[in-house]
Parts: sequence; structure tokens; C-alpha cells
Amino acid sequence: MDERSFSTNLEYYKSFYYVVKYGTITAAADCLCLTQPTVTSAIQKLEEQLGCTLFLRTKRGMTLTAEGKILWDRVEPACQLLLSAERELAAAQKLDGGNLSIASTEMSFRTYVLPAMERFTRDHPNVKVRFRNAPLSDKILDMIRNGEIDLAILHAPFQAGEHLQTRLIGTIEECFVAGPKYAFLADAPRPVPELLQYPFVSVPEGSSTKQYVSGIFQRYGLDYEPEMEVTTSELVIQAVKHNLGLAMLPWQRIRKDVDRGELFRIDIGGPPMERKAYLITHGEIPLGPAARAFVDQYLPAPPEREEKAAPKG
Amino acid sequence: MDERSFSTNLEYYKSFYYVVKYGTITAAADCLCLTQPTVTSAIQKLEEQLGCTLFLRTKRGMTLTAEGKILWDRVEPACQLLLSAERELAAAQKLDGGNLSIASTEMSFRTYVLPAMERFTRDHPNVKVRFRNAPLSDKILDMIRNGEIDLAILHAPFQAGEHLQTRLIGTIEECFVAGPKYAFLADAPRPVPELLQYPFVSVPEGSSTKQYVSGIFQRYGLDYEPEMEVTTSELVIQAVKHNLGLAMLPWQRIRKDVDRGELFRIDIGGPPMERKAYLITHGEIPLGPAARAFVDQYLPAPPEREEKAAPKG
DNA sequence: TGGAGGAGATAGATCTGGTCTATGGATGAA
DNA sequence: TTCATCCATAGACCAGATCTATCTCCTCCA
Repeated sequence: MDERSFSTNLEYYKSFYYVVKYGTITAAADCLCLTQPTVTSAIQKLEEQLGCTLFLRTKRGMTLTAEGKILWDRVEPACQLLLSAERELAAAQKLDGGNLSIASTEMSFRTYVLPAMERFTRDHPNVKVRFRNAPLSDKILDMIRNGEIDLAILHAPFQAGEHLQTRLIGTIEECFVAGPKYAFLADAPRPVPELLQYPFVSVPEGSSTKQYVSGIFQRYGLDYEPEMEVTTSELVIQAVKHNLGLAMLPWQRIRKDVDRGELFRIDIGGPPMERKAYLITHGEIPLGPAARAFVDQYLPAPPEREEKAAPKG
Repeated sequence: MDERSFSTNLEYYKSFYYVVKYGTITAAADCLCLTQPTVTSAIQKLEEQLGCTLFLRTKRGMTLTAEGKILWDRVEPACQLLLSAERELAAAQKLDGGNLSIASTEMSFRTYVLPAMERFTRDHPNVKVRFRNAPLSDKILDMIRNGEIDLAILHAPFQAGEHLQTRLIGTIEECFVAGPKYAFLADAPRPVPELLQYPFVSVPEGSSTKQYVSGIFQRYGLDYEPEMEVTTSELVIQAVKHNLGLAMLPWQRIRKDVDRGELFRIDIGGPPMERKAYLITHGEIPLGPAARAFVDQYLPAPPEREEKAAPKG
């Protein structure tokens, strides 16, 4: 292209840097864990390659010539840059710095991300952890594909396309719930189609929770069209408590409300409705040290058998 | 001291720089005049020394990982700095840049420096030539000792102390001159003591010209105390023409005025009064390319036999 | 004034490690 | 399919980086 490559062996600048810094070849050699003749020869080679004298050899050390000063004015900041880069990468290795960016939907955040992040930031306060909340699984998957974030935790169902790696990290049980007005539904198991007679409260279209519920009704050939959409599950709970409709919510999340008699769990018979949560990473972009530590040490270990793609679980 | 030395072989950054710049190892290898496996191994070694993966190996080349980007943010400016340093030094070699600083007294400037500088700046317009005029030889010698200037041209007498190198570059003939009022002094040779009956015009105390004239009178046990002091020889000439006194001036300089009958040369018998001009450099600070070219190619070559210290010539 | 100490330069032997050639695998284009 | 391109690997080779030992020069100090 426009420019010819370097005309020097960059390794020599290491010697140059420390000879100027310490003023003598001997001291520079100590610092570099080399011997004095080695550094002497490096300086000579550098002078030869640049075609000019860089140092005055005085009785008590080395001082820069005019041309040496010109070089030093560039080499000193250059070496500082390189040293700082090495320091920064080393800090990231030791989790004494670096970044970690995570995304998840609200539900995964409460269940998995929040507790893990709490321990992680306590153990590694110098790692900058960035969390991005996004209601839609597709958006989050895109962020991973683009390399915007290191990892995500999502509940099924979602379409993990190519390149994405998933790891099962837990299961939650979902259930239908009602407020006091519809408490009678909790008296006995109800067939699923019956429930659609009542209004429903849901998180918005596109969220995996909405898709999950839709899936359940679709098995009976029914369309799930909730009367009310709110943005967070917290609001869903409030709406249900105020009898605005039924909803599906994680059992663990509403158990206390059920115990207190504020909410009522509707049994639909059959096995418990389980949804699986997955750690999702880009299969081809290697994780940085912070992300590696986070998934290895701060997330629940994968169960006995791993699963490859994201099932409808 | 505070910091441990580099943990990488700086030479590898050359490969890193061009791999990022061109996007493929193959292209970087071309640019570096190396083979592809060599660059591959350099990148591997660098990743190993830094303890992290810097590149994603994709189908159509190499793209940076997050950690690679961190490194690139530092390596790119560092390499720019080093490349610019190499370019600058190379330009100085070819006299297509760089600096040259010269000092002299007024008289040497007219006779030697000015014509040489004219040719030099014509041949090497990109070299920044800085000329510093100083009336006192001692000041100029100090500037050389301090490394403030590369070289100086002075007329004897002066005290070149240690470390300074002198080279004879020419001789001028001095003579006493008078204006019309004292034209009669030019009729026949005059003994030196007689001249002191008349007023004298001189450059200031401390200049080598003043010292030179003093020396002449001292040989007769006489004190030279000029009635009038002006700062430049141009003003001396004007003063003499206006009959304010006699003066000593370079013969070459006033010959035309004498021919025109505006000035009159006073003969004092004996051999012509010659003063030698010397190029002065610092014996231990090597000259830069510009200064070297200037003394070697643009100043009068030294006569057959060189002289060591500055004589009273 | 002689000797110790500390600076850098030099010579020569050693052997590391950078470099090359040859080859293989993966991918995308024709 | 075949070809072109790109990167990784293996193995051989040898330039050159490194070390030890020694020398010179200078300063400082007894």
C-alpha cells in the first residue's frame, strides 16, 4: 500500500527504552534480565538500522544525541501504550479489570442473573459488569450474534440459530393463577380450553413467556389473545391480583402470594409445566476471562446430560 | 523500579499490526516480506505471551476479539509513532528534513555563513536552518558546549576550551581605514602608535575584532580605547565615512569604498594583517546529517595542513 | 599514585528460535 | 467438481541473539 513496513527490529526499542530510562546500559540490562553485552549490541544494531548515532557514550552512562531525542519522543509514548495494553490484558486475566456484558429477560434476570451477578461483583469489584435488559428473546440473540454482549440467559422457547451455543442451567415450573374474583377456578383441575373463557393478562407479544403460553393453547387448536398486555411480570401479578384476568407465572415467584391467599393457583391436570432456562453464548467468539469465570463459577452447573439445541421444554 | 519489563516480544506487534491492518495473515506476510506460516506463528506466540485469544479465524480472514480490540487500540497508535520516528530519521538522513543550527558573529556571517547557507537551503529546502547571531565569541562557544547549536564560524582570537574542535576555513586581511577628513594618513606608511592620536570607532567590548585590534596596540604597550562603539561593522563604516574616527575593517569589505574614494586605507608597514576564520564544532557530540553535509560540502575545504587549537592569527 | 569499581566495547562459542518449504483441511466461487 | 484462498502444522535449517570472558577507559579514594 502506501507505506513500506518497519525498517527496524521492534525488539530493539525495548533496549532503547530502558537505556534511556535508566541512563546506563548495565541498568537497562538488569531490568530486561539480559546481560550488558546483549543490550550494547541491541543498541548498536538499532543505530545501524536507523543509520544514525542515538547515544553519546559518556563516562557515566549514555545520553541521547539530537537524533536520539527525536526517537525518544516517539518511542517513550509508544512503549507506554504497549505496556499499558499488556497491563490491561493481564488485569483482565486476573479478573482485576475487564468487562462482562450480560443480557436477559426480566424473568431470567430475577432467577439466575441477579444472584450470580451479586456474588461475581463482590468477588471481582474491578470488572465492569454491564447488564442489558431486553424483553424480546430475538433481540437478545441478535446481540450475541453481533458480539454486543458476552452471554445471555433465556427461557425456552427461543430460536437459537447458527453459531449460538446453549447450555441448560435450570428449570422453573409455570402455573396458571387467578385473583380473588376467579378463586373458584382453583377448586379443582380445569381443562385448558375452559380457561380461555376468562380474560388473560400477559407480557407483550414476542416475549418467550407469551410464546410459551400460546404453545399450550395451540395444542388444543386454540388462539391465545390476552385482553391485557403489560411490560413486566411484576405488573402481571398486580393485574391478576386486581382481577383483571388470569395469567401464567412461575410458581416459585407467586407461591408466597398463594400462601397468603392473594393469588390462586389453577390446576390443569397432567404433569407440571416446566420451562428450561439456557445460558447462551456465541459458539465461535471465545469468551473473555470475566465471562468464562462467570459461566463456570457463578452460574448453576449444567445437569448430568447437556442438551444441544433449545427444545420446547 | 515500579514496573516490570515487557512480557511480550515487541517484534510480534509488527505482525499484529499488519494482520489487523490488512485483515488476513497472507496479506500481512506479503507486506512484511515474510511467509504466511511465519506470521501465523508470530500471532500464536503473541497470543500465548499475552495469555488470550486476539483473533477470530474466520473463513475470509482474521477479525479481532474483544481483547484483540483492546490491544489494537494501543498498538495502532504505538506503531504509528514508531513508523513516524523512522520516517523522520530517514528524512534527516536524506537531508529531506531535520535541523541545522549555526551561529556566528556578523563578520563571519557575511563572509562564510551567508553564501554557504544560500546554496544549502537551495539544495535542501526541507532542512530547517536556524541561524543565531551573537556579537560575542564567548557566548557562541558556550552555545556549542551546551549543544544549543551544531556549529559556529568565528574569527580569531577566541578561547576554544576543552571538547571543542576547530578547523581553519579561511583568512581575511584587515586594515586601518579613515574617512576624507583623515585621508592624509593614507599618503605614506604610518607607525602604529601614531594612529592612537586620532579617535577610533569600534564594535563593542568583548567582540573578537575589538580584541584583535587591542592586541595590535598592546604589542606597542598602548591601550586601545575607542572613542565610539557601535554594534555592527556596517555602522562602523558609516561612522568612518563621516569622519567620526579611524577603524580596522576587513580589506575585502571596504575595497570598493576605497576605490570610490570614500574611504582611505592606512598602511602601517610590515606584513599584511591576517585573521583566520575557524569552523567550530563540539568534538564529542556527533554532527547530524545536515550539519555534516554543511561542513563537508558547503564550507571552504580546509587548507593543506590543519591547525589544532585557535592561534592568535 | 596505585588500585578498586563501574561504565561500555569486543571476541568467540553456543544454541535458541525465527524462517522457510511442503502439506493438509476448510470454505467459497466458478 | 474443481479451483482459489486462507490458516494451521510439521520438520529442517541456520541466522542471529545471547552468554561468558576479557579489555579499555574513567573516576574516586586511600
